[in-house]
Amino acid sequence: MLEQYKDQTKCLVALDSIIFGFDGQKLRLLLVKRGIEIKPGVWSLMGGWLKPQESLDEAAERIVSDLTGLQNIYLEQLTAFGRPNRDPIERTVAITYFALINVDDYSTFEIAKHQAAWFDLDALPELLFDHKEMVDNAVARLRNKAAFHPVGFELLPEKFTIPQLQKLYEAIFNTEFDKRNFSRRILSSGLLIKLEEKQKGFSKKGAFLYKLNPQTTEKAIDSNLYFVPSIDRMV
Amino acid sequence: MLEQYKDQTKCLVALDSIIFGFDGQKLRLLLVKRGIEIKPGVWSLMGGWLKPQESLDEAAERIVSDLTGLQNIYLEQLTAFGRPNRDPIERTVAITYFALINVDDYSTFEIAKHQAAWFDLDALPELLFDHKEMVDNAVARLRNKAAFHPVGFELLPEKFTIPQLQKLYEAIFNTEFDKRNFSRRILSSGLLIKLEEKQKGFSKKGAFLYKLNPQTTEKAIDSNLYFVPSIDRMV
DNA sequence: GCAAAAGTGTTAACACTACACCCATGG
DNA sequence: CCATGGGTGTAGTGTTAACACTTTTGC
Repeated sequence: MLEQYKDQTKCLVALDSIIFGFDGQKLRLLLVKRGIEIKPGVWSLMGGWLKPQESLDEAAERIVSDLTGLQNIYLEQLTAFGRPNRDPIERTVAITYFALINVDDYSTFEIAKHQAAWFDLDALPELLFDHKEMVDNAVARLRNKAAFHPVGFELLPEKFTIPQLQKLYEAIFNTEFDKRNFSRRILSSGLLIKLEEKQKGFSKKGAFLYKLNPQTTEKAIDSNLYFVPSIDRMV
Repeated sequence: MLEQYKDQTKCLVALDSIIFGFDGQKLRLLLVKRGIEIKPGVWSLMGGWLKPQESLDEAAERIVSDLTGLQNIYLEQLTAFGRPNRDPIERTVAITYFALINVDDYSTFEIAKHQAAWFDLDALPELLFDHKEMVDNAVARLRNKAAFHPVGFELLPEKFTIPQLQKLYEAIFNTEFDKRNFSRRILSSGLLIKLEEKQKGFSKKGAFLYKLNPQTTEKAIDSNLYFVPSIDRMV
């Protein structure tokens, strides 16, 4: 090995994912009871170790996939955490990922199998190590992202109504929007295609279903557009 | 050691900093000729290894500080890079940091001592490993950040003129702004304090100097405000 | 027939862009 | 006195927030 690579500290590398879901009313966070001997029974983010032949993204995907059974979910790298004793057992650098899934896609079977559970964001239990800090960081990122990019849709079913979407954005920003302004803003983005069907069962009148327009979505992903009214209230 | 920590891959952890400077006309990038035996003479970002008792931020600060002699510079964590063979010698996870310094603060003495040099962003030499990718990522981040946050000021001297600031923003976004609209936007943010003095020497008339208002700056750091006119052209 | 949610338009205030001329000074 | 860069104002346009009533239908 070359000189300057010798005697350098080596660390374990962990990938921890902050997995958001939406149940129709509130934003929720998926946590697991990891079998960490040092802190049995403490809730934790979904995490795992980097393996020799993986990239960071691949590892994060593998870990989330193993635990949820879901493929191709929205996953984005957030932040590296590396305080020397953040993990008291051994020096570990953790890289967080931010994931958005539709609550209904994640079966109760998988939940039980992995001792996982959904938590309200405002009623989180005590978390392992610095995981609370990671969650706060991810929430901030979600808000920033959702304000300018069409990202929240990952949390909804394929077909959704405008009121559902509004509820989601209200949950993300923990505020309320005027429905006339909200629907105008969303529809004028050109991202949604109105379907013939109506959602029945929830309201008496029923609401029209929409789906994402894949063409315009791709472009919009990389651009900065406002996706919420009253941006001032958001920040 | 506990069961689940055994036999996990350990990696070297590198901190690489993308250091931007501004020379009054163009955005520049500080590179060094690191004594990497495998690729002698190739330019590289300023980087170094994480040490046992440091946090990531501390390590990045130490490395930049050692190399530039500067303290308390603006430094922000960006992204972790971890492709398995990104460093062919040994598995290394690199975490990039983004730094902004005033070119004049960095003495030519330090530059010579460390075999460093400033490069125009549009005329970069070949870079080590995946450092080009890191730079592109940082440029994108700089634009995003500067569009909404009062961040570019770090690149200027403590007292600066509006035309200087405009030149900086034009360099960041690689475009031109109308000076009337630009100064209106900047001044209306309430971030600047106009000083009595004028900058002399550059123009015949001389331009008023401004400094940052520390009170309003602190608040503005965390909020989303537009700092450039014609935001559409930016994205 | 009424309760509950969906859907829809207008206005007034503000913010943005585009644009052109005068000012101060050094040489 | 003139060339160079600094500094300012306005009109027109577009965008935003605030606001209330009608529609549908299940019960």
